[in-house]
Amino acid sequence: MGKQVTEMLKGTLEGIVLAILSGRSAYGYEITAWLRDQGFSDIAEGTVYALLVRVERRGLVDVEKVPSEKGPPRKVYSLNAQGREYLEEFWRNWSFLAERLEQLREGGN
Amino acid sequence: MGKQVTEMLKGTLEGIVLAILSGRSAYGYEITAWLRDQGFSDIAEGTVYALLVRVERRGLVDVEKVPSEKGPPRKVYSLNAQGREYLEEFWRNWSFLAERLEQLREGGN
DNA sequence: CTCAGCTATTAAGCGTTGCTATGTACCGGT
DNA sequence: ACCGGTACATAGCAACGCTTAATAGCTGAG
Repeated sequence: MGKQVTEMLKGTLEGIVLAILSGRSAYGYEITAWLRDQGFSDIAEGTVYALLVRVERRGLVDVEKVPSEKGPPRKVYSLNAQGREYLEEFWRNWSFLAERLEQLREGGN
Repeated sequence: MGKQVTEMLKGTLEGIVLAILSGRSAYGYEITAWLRDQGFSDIAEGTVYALLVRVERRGLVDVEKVPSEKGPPRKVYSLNAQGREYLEEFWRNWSFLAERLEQLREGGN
């Protein structure tokens, strides 16, 4: 996808995944597929799983193991209270960044 | 400034600096000061200088050493043709990311 | 004169992140 | 028996921003 995007995703991918989980519970494989659908064409599977492990370890999500009809059991993640707080902070920070960049884009040319 | 912002800056700070240089030439110390003015309250000096070294090594900027009235000589950077191309790519990628996030923010709640 | 403080740059070492690559495992269709 | 789709995990790598410290020139206060 290009190194630029890879670097930009650092920090924001986490927010993206948490934002997805704020709407509905989901499991890793599902999230990866959804991201690819949305145009993040080559998000690595491992990336999403590692990210989910991290947010779980930080207590931002709850996990439930659910058997699957077609494959190994799914780990279904859902955003908890702490995660929602963290997500709000993410949106605030994102807004800040997006505003600065918008200003730069307009004024810069 | 918070770890979230630190991580978000990875990849975007480079774009921010290049965007600044697309408007006018500038040197490291000046850029750092400007960023802090704009609300990036605790951007580390070392971060900006390291970034400038990187973009220079990639041939995105031209450098000119200019004596300063109050201190050691300044390294004044300006965006060259290749840098402008790279910056345009940055804006395309940024737009893509910003659009996805805006969608998530609206739909997610 | 000395020393603090502002200007200005450089560099080594660290933690976090996303990517690559690989491995495990369960299932249905051929 | 085998392959492909589903589903998760992890070790090693590269890039980035931060911390910290060093170097160096200039000015004004004491």
